[in-house]
Amino acid sequence: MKRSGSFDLESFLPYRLSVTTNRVSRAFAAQYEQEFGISIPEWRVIAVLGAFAPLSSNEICERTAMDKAKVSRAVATLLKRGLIEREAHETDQRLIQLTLSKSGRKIYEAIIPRARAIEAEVTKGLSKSDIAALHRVLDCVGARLDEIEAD
Amino acid sequence: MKRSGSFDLESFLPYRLSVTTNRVSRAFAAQYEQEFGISIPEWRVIAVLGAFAPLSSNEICERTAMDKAKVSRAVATLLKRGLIEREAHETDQRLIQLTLSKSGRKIYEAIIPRARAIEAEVTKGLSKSDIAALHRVLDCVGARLDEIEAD
DNA sequence: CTATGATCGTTTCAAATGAAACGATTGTCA
DNA sequence: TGACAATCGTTTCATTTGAAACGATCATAG
Repeated sequence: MKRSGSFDLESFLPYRLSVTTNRVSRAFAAQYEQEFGISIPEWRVIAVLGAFAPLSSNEICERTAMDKAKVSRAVATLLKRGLIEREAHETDQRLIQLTLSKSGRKIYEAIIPRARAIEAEVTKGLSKSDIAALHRVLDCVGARLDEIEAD
Repeated sequence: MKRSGSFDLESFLPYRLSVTTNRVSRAFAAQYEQEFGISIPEWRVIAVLGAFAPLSSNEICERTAMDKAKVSRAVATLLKRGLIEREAHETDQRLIQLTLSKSGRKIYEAIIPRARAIEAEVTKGLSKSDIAALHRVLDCVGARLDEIEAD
């Protein structure tokens, strides 16, 4: 029995977003972990380094929207595995220039098609206009959140 | 400098989804925490109990898409705070019927308008058709995930 | 030059998380 | 009936998480 003004969590947008997104993330994490032995934070670092290296940890934070602790840990793991390389900044010793190593780039180039394939699989059956609408929604919601968070 | 076949994480759908959703969740969590002293898992339990009580823990798991450990902890906290009540099932002693207490319902009824307001704020500026498209996307992606997870 | 404050990245610490083990209850089948 | 499997909810354990403290480096102002 539903009461007056009742509230259906299952059609509540933030809830739906959260559930679906977490499922998507888990699907990706399973693939990355299984095929490459890499976590999502690590994969994100590789992804931005693959496209924009060299980057400092701070720049990776901005580009991946991860906090600096998470980035620091992912970077430490990737360094230990030899997938990325570090080099001190010439003039500012606080900064650390990070790049993909040879084996890191190999993984990067192997992962990209997999990532795109999973994305295609997950969005199979969606029209181009629906996907475009989704991007609009994300743009707009992101702008609202900028406002909300600025207080 | 982008390389050929380069990959832009920032326009990668699963990534965008994850970032935006986490921001939305944080915005909600801040409100719930600040105004009602309640976490997101706790709020979800209250939400489904407000609409569908009485429910067992297992039914709450299904309706909220949370694992049973998380539900168990949220239920324990809400019991301790007197916001929900438990009662043994008549014939199956393993099941526990959970309902909102009087004070729990009061919180439920106070939270609903707040939740709707935040949702409205976050989606402000979006057309009805964009929101409809978003729901379609979530439906479709959910169906794909059902397939993917079934293996 | 020195002092003060800002920035960068690491580490610490407590809380949250989920997989798995667990005890308790119920269902099934010989 | 009795043994065995299945289900429910709790608890344990190792891992992940993010906020805050921290040391190190740099910028700014006196």
